[in-house]
Amino acid sequence: MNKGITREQIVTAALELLDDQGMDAVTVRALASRLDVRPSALYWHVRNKQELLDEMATEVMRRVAGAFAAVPPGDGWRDDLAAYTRVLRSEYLLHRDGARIFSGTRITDPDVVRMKEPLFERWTASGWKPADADDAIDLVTAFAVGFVIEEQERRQAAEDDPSRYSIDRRDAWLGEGASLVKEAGHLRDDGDRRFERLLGMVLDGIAARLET
Amino acid sequence: MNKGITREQIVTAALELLDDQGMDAVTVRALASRLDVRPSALYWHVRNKQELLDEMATEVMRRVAGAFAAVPPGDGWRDDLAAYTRVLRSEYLLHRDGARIFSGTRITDPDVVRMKEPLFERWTASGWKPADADDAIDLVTAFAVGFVIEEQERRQAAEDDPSRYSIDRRDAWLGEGASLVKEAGHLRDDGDRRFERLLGMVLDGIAARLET
DNA sequence: GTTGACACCTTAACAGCGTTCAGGAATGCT
DNA sequence: AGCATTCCTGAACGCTGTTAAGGTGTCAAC
Repeated sequence: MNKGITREQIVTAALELLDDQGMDAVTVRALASRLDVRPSALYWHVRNKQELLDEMATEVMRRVAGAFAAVPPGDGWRDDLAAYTRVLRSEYLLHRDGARIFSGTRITDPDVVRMKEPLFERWTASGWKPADADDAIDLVTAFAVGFVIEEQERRQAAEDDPSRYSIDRRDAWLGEGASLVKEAGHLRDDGDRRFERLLGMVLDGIAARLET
Repeated sequence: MNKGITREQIVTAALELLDDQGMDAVTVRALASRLDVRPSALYWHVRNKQELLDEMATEVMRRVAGAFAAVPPGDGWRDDLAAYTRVLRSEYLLHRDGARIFSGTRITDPDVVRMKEPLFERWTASGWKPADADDAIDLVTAFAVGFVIEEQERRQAAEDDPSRYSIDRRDAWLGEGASLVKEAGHLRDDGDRRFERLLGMVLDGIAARLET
């Protein structure tokens, strides 16, 4: 007697649809069809599509909170903050254009915001000021968002037009003269390594600021 | 005899429309109406709407390149990189949801990519490896994008629902217990100061990595 | 056991969207 | 004068989010 559709089912189906076919495919009609229901039925559970999108973003952030909570406490603030940033990135990477779609604070669930509390706790326990903790979390969040946006955009472009992202085509497209930019392009490496390297720099910067 | 509409006029009008009324208002019909032309006329100049959006992004990045080129060389790499990041942020801030819309690499003009050449030049002139220069630019770009996305989202939310972003309402919404998160929220300061502070940390991190 | 309330869904329609296509009007070339 | 090219119009297509009115089933009260 599985009668009726729930709000959670809608959100879950919407996320699946996003992963399968991209953001443009997340339409009210396609969603209704996937749930074996007529489009207008969804409007009983959700005020409008924007509310659905907000709910999707909240769900993703809920998963971030869950995944982070499952990470065992590391050896000092640096480990914990790095773990948080990695969790954020990987959860964004799970969904197409995840960073662009789900970044920003359209959270509809207080619990999700409160997930930051343990981070703050470990932090101030180390004797740091709340303002510094806030800065640090904000900084790594901004970094993760910006990094993954670029990362996913690049991946998407490579899928759409593989030739465009070959080194030779890129060089030809750039034309004469930008030798240093070209060289840098040739050096571009794997996303994971690059992420870890830049994350290391960010954490160094935080450490430097907090030691003064 | 100003006969006919140009591609540039379309892009400019589209950016104006975006600033005036937001992204949802940038429709082919509204754009045509603003240019005193029937909708289908635009399709002679532009393949489709996505191409128009790409062109808009390219134009914004062109302005970033122009603004940065106008900045006099600073006292060392740190000044230059800071200037670049500031220019990026302020150009994003000029347009509604600018960071979310225009971030990523959908650039259609090689000149825009080549604008990074001067940055690379000053850099390697300081004796640094191209890979490090690339990392540094990538890092501050990611930071700027992530920071401004959050910044604009917050601003937008405050406009849509001013009460939501009052401290008291936020505390009530959060409920019991998240005392540290609340405290951090109370400390949240002006966007400019915050940006400069976090940017300082990022640059510190880059410096630390490059000195080893 | 009928009545009424409520939760949940359907059917049907609306305006607005991006896009296409056949054709008309002006312009410049030979 | 005739032809080709450039730029735009008019009308239509299928799709989108959204709403209004009405149906069906379930459960509680009398």
